[in-house]
Amino acid sequence: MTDEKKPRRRPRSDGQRNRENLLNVAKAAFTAGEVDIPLDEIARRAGVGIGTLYRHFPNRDALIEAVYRAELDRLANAAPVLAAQHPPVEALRAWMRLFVDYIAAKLVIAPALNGLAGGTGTLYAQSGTVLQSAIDGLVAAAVASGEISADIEPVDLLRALAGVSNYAAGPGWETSAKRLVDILIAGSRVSAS
Amino acid sequence: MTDEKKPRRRPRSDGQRNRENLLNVAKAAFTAGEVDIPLDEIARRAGVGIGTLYRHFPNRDALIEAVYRAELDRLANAAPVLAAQHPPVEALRAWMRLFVDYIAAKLVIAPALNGLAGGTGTLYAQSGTVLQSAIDGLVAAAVASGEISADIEPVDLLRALAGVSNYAAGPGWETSAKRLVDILIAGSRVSAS
DNA sequence: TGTTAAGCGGAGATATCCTCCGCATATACC
DNA sequence: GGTATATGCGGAGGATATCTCCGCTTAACA
Repeated sequence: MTDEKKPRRRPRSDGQRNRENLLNVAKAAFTAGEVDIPLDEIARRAGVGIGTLYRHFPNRDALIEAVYRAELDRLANAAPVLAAQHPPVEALRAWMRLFVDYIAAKLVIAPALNGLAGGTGTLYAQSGTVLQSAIDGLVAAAVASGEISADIEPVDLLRALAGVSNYAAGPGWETSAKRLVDILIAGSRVSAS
Repeated sequence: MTDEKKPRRRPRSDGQRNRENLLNVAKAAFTAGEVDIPLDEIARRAGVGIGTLYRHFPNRDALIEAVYRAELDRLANAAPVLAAQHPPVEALRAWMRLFVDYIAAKLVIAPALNGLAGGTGTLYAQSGTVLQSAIDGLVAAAVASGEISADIEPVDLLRALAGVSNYAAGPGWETSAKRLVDILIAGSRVSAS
């Protein structure tokens, strides 16, 4: 149980390069809507063997999660920036709209998320932590400013938006998602008991 | 192109029985969380051959849709009843809560819905029609009574609720979904522009 | 430059979906 | 009842996908 960290050899350059390639190829495929592309195909496009893919990502879910983890981080990092630029409620609104944009651009790859039957919970629980703390901060600020009711569960707002993305195929989708943002914010205000 | 309906032989009793069995077994499995149970296994539990399963339901999606189509209808049928019993906005609220209850009891099998990678849109578009017209009616009444803003896309409310269910695993989930119902309704009121 | 651990890659074991088609039987008609 | 036949049954097996295993290669370190 000794938690010693061995002075391990630096990771091989080709290993890192292959990992990057795989992530890029996978992201391109998912973004293009090829959600259930075979893993062999991803490996082929990335110019590596299937074994390499599986060493880096033990299963499909792990790959998917890794693919958009980076995007999730970018999205989360936007929260403090917006908070500094806008008053609390508007920062929240802006960030929620950004969230919609990400989904619209498939940068958050909602369909891929959906594809994880059963595993969704686990995956989202891990990856979603960063998003959760991001919106927690925004909501907390808005509550502190007295504009938003205190008994809001911030994550629910995200979940609601993500839900709209799930069953969204039609062209006017993005508009209605943005409208939902306004509804959610209006419904969260203290005035609207 | 003659649209003649042939006087077909009455369907065989064993055929109908097998179909029922399959649906019951599948519903039980899905409700129990075995979302990606192999179809062979469903056939086995139902005491029929795999071929029989595939004749009744050409693919996995068809089975899933058939399984909870009945529940969807029940849920949709509750809308006019509630509308008769409550004032418009309260009827809407009550129905949305009922929707949450169905999801909570897995009667609407949200995870199974999610499991349909790519096909979600199509499936929901077909099965969801009944739900859509149900909530359309409720919202229309609430708009007519002047209590709810007219530029609400009713389906979005459903989508938002369904979204909460997607990433819902925790114990307190149902409570927060119900709270979201209130937020959505509050945000849809005309006063809260 | 030699040693060695880390990484590579693809054959193939396993699992799942779905098709096909000969056999069985419930229905309809006599 | 008895017979004809459409309808349904069922599982072997083809197609495809996931994931494992292990001998070979190569980058990192001295």
